[in-house]
Parts: sequence; C-alpha cells; structure tokens
Amino acid sequence: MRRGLAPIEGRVIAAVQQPRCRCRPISINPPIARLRRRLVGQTVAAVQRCGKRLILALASGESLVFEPRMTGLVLLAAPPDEEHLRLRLDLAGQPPLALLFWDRRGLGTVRLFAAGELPHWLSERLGPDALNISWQALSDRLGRSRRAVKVALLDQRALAGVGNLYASEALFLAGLDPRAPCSSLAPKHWRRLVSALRRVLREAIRHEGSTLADGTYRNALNQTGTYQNHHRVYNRAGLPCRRCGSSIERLVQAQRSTYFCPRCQQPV
DNA sequence: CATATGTCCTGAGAGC
DNA sequence: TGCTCTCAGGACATAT
Repeated sequence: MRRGLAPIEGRVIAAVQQPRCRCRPISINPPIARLRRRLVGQTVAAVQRCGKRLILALASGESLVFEPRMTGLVLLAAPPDEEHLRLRLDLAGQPPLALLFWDRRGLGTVRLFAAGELPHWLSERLGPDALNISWQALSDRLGRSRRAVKVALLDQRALAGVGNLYASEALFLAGLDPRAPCSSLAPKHWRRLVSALRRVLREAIRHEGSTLADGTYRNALNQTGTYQNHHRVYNRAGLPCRRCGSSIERLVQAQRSTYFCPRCQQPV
C-alpha cells in the first residue's frame, strides 16, 4: 500500500472531502472541518509505514495516519464502490491525483498529529517492526510470556506489523506449533521464527498482498494481490499440506482462526 | 503486572 | 425467494 502511494510525495493537498455515505461514519480526528483547515495547502513530504499504519508525513511536521484495519484501502484509483468511500484528498499537480480512503466495514480510522506528537503515540502502541526486529529482541520481548506463540505474534506492542493471516503462515515456515507457549521456545526457534516472518512478509509484499474471497484487500491501484495463491496454511483447512501432504487443520485462538499442519509444525 | 474477553462494523455465505 | 444466523479480525476498553 505504501509503495503504491509513492506518486503523491511532493504533492500539495488541494481539497479534503468526507463523502456522504449512508453507513456510519468512521473515526476521523480531528473532525472533517478542522482536518480540512489543517491539511489544505500542505505538502506531502513522504509516505511512510509503521507496522500496519500508513503515514503521510507533511512538510509542516504534522502526520496524517491511516489505520485501514481489515477492510480499509488507501487508493489512488477508483474504489470498489462509492458507498464506502470515507475520505478524499485531492492533490494539486499533473497528472490529477486523489488519495481515497475506502473502508467497507468502517473500523478503520484517520488521525492527524501535530508536529512531534506521532513518535510518542506510536511508541506507546507498537513494538519493533517485524521486518526489522532481531531474533534476540523478539525473544527478549516474548520469551517469558506464557501465551501461545501465535497469539503473542498478534500483539502489536511486542512486534508491529503481523496480522492473523501472516502469523499462521510464518509459524508454518518456522515449523512451530502455534499453540506452543512462548516460554517454551529456544533461541533456535526464535531465530527460525524471525527468519520466517521476514520471508513471509517479503513474499506477500512482492505478490501485492492477499486478496481473500471474502476479503477486500487491493493495492493502491485497486488491483488484487496474488499471495493468496501461495498460502501454505491460511484458509486451507482440510487441504493437503504443500510440504508433507497431511491435512491442514484449523483451530481458534483468542477468537481468531489459526491454520497449521499437524505434522510439519511439531510441539517444541 | 500479564493475560483474557467484549466491542465495534458490514457483507458474504450457510441453512432453512 | 428471503429470512436469520454466524463469521471474518484489528485495535482498544474493560475485566480477571
């Protein structure tokens, strides 16, 4: 998503609109009138990412943070429908560009931070990014937890950027049982896990993400991803493991689906 | 303090 | 066909 938004770097925000939609409005802070006053005329200095958040760093030092959550999209192209369009930033210059925040389910948020406020806000919520963290750091943060490793991977304060789908995929690649308590993992397991996380996230990014049957993920140009065709376990309950042929199993941990291969992912 | 649960939301799909 | 029910999961508030 971030990569697809690179074309807006250097652009000036010309207009800010909150399209009227029949559904309940999403959380926008500050409310639209004040947001518009603070954004119009500002230059987008850079498009950044922190964990699952997308950040427009403005030349003033302010930051506009998008949290797409499950169904939110940040687009430079026509959205899947007009009904769930939540915010529109028109950008001056050629070619004409508009950044759209579209969110079918409406759990996403948009928030503006004054200069200097964002680092503190993020540091309260996010651990190191999954693409940067060392295995030692991950082990230090989670190694004494009694939580199941799959559940712990979803804790953004411990490790930022891993959601339900990629947690299952990484644990498969690492050969770890998702139910294993973090405290049962040895250094070699943390090493394998961090390596697997990096591999899964890089692969997924290369394939433009996972567009599930009931999911809505699209890249910034509203194109579907293809990583769902490469999933090793997610959404594959009852199908044969691509590595050993065993039937992939589904279980529920912390109210979320976990998929795993009972043969390739042994208890530690 | 660490961990667990409830809540929000909409649309897809199942079952009848 | 149309209704009701369940489920999807990210972040955060509240409970244990």
